[in-house]
Amino acid sequence: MTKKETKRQAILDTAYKLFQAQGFEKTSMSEINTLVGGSKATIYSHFHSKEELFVECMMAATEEYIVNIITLVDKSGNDPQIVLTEFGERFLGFICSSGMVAMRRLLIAEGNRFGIGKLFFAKIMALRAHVSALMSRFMSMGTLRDDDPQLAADQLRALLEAELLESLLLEARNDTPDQQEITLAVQRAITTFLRAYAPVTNSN
Amino acid sequence: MTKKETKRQAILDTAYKLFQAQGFEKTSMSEINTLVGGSKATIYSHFHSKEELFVECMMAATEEYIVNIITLVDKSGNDPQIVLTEFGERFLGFICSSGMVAMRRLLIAEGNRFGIGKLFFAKIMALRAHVSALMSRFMSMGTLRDDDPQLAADQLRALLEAELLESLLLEARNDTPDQQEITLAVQRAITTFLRAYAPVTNSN
DNA sequence: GAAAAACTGTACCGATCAGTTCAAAAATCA
DNA sequence: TGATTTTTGAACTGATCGGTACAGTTTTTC
Repeated sequence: MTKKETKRQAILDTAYKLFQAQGFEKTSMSEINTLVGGSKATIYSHFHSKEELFVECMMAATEEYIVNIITLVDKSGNDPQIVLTEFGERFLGFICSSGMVAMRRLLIAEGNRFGIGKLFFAKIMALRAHVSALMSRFMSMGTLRDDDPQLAADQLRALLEAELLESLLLEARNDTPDQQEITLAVQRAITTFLRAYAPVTNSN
Repeated sequence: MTKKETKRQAILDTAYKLFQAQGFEKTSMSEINTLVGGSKATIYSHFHSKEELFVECMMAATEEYIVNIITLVDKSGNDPQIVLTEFGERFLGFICSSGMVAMRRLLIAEGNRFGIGKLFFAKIMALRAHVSALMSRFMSMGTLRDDDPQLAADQLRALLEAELLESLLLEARNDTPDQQEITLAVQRAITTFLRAYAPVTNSN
């Protein structure tokens, strides 16, 4: 990697950390410059404006977020209880991590800046397609009730987030949920989900 | 109402609209002053600082939000299907309205300013208690499965929000969902909820 | 109706910030 | 090595913003 690319990446990393911690307005280019070292002119030789730097930060972060979650959708296994619990724990642990919470807060706060929110939402839709496919497989196997797989994916996500996410987004708590808390929340979510999506027993 | 109180309220109303539309940083005191008329010194005679004005706006808005939703919890009726559908439609319609979406976005964006987020979350907990009480009643009547009523309340809310809220918060759509969209989303949410919380049939 | 309190308009202060300029120094490339 | 590109640091510009000062006017209060 050339020095130019290294520098560019260092600027992106530093800027992203600051944006995450303080938001767009409260982060100044001079502050970024101080932390990354070198000259402000150098930053402006890589990015034409503060907005452009911000957008590039968010694009990269969004991409990484989606890729990370998609790898969590492990389609092996036939028992929804096991597969979804496994997925749920990794998913909830990931989105409750302080970095990801900060990113979501940032996306909501600055969502209409350059259409960042729309972009992120489009990526979320791609992610939903993956979980939908998993649902679809369970449904055709008969291990889940035959229903709209996209709706099932949405509701699974909603149930997983039901207990923890809002308090984190509102900064109503300052610690990250520990593993036990996450495990319990996932259990309760999956239990409810499986009750709702249990295969219909043809008892007649 | 004295002129002083009228003025104070006019400042609060104007400021809240601007904060909602633009956030805290992008709204300037001079802009508020221009819209509300009069002198900037008058604003500062009512509120010592921009932060104090912001906090008072958010306190009032939070209070109104909670009061509004609590009135939606109509405890009459014995059929969960009917009562919860009725509640769900009014609840979802309310929180999907552009004003309420803007408020949530603002709360998430500026959540740690003066502890606004914590305050709002505390109010949300009070609201949850009301829905929990409703759940509790259904459970003791045997029209819902006997389970943790608080968890049921959380999961009902999550299911109601599952389809629409995220796209609105991210500004991935610019219109407010219409009545039909809300009705459908509520139907799907309540259907899933009732399947999960159906009373256990003692089939033996 | 007079004293007190509140309001108005405008100009101003100090600070911050995005972005620029420029000449010297360093890194890259041929 | 020599030419070229990039980086550096520091000072600077122009604009915005939160908040203040103040002198004159209006409104409230008793």
